[in-house]
Amino acid sequence: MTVKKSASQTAEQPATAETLAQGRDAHRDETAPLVPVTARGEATRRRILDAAEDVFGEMGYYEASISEITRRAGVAQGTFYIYFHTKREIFAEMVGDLGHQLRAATRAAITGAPNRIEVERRGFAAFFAFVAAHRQLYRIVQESERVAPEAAQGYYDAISRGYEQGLREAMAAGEIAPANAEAIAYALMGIGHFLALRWLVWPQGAQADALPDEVLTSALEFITRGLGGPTGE
Amino acid sequence: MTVKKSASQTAEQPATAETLAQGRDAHRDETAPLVPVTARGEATRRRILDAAEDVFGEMGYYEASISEITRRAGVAQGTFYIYFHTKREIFAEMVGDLGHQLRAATRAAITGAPNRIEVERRGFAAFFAFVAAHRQLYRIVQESERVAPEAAQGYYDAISRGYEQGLREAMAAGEIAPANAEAIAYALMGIGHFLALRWLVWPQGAQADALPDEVLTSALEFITRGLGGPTGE
DNA sequence: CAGTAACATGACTGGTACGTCATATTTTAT
DNA sequence: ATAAAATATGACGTACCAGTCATGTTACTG
Repeated sequence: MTVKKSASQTAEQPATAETLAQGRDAHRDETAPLVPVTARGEATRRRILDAAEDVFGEMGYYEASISEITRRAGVAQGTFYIYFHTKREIFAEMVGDLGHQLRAATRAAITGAPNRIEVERRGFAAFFAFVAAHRQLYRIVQESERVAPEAAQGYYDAISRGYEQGLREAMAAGEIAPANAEAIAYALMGIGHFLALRWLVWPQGAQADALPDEVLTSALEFITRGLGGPTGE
Repeated sequence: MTVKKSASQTAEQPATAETLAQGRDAHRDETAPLVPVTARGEATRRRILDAAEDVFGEMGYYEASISEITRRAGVAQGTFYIYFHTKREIFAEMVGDLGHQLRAATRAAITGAPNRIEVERRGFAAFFAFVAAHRQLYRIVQESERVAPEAAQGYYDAISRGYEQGLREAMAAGEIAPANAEAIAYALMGIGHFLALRWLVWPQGAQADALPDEVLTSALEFITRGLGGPTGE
């Protein structure tokens, strides 16, 4: 048969009115992910995912078509549905992957930072570098807000949680002023997001590979003051 | 004829290869806006715009259809194209309108504020109130980033410019620390955007009409410190 | 080497939607 | 009152696309 699916996929029955009625919502199962078993399958799935990143990044979710994705991947249309149930599913998976990569890159960048301010400095630098290197992909996260809200909120929540933990520890250690950690986490994410948008994503020409020094400096000074150094208050 | 268009709309010619070649990109003129002349026309255009706000807000740009818009507006499909060239055009116009309204509301809220910190406090409050009252519409701005980038950038740039001016004056007056005004403006916009997203837009239930006090307080303290009071530095 | 599971193909279906157009109605100008 | 402009109609043309399916091909297993 096909690749690993949910167990309840028995032999085919003729599509009577009854069997159609059983199909709850629409289409098919939409349950367990379609995982390849062979190395060949793995490779094909990978090629489709890579092609999808390009196509979604360039054209956006709705203007991208499965046929364009499979064309770039060098496979037939039907092959797509061996590895993904729907267009939306592959998109959500990409958002998850992206979040994973970004968090890994950030985590690697901040390990060993001597204090909270240095954590911010290195974390923001890593974030901006990541966005600059994946400019197209970053637009995918934005679009996911509409296309796959769960994926988008998962993305931001995962980042936020990591952030909050670090902030709470810094607060407990008296390194920064006490405050609602989630609020500060989202505020910092917002700063990063908008600076990246303005200076990395919007500029069309290839000229902007990084934030202008002045911008980065001003932002970091703002954040440093905002977090509040070790004050008596 | 139709409503006011560009001047170069003469009598119809048979569509020869030549005339088709003249049609540069695709479709029609796509130039001057389609402005109604009569009060009746004005009213119809308004009804279409209002319906479009609902439909785009609820379903998003791509899943919204012209037929759904005209249905809610109570007009025929063809009527739509009397007042708007394309689906994209009405969307962009809505983003422009929204920006206008938001800026007006904010401006009204901050007039008479005694100092820069109070400007921020009132400005953020007005912004959050606006988003809470137009939750659906706010998603339109987000989507415009992909659908009509010029409109999105116009929206943010207009806000930024107003922000920058106020910040520069406050810097000159020594009320806040000197810095790159545009960077600070976008940082503040990012903070507002993300807090609104997390506590006003995402919550499905009607429970959240405003930010939790603790969140708002933490954010404003962060901003206040970040801007830097009148320091000797 | 035969049998079977995994993988691959590409034509096809059903449905939807943007934008157009010939025609009809209402309003304004003379 | 009559002509012309402005506004309104709704069916239609054209196009595209997500997802399906019957039929092939590859590769592993015993």
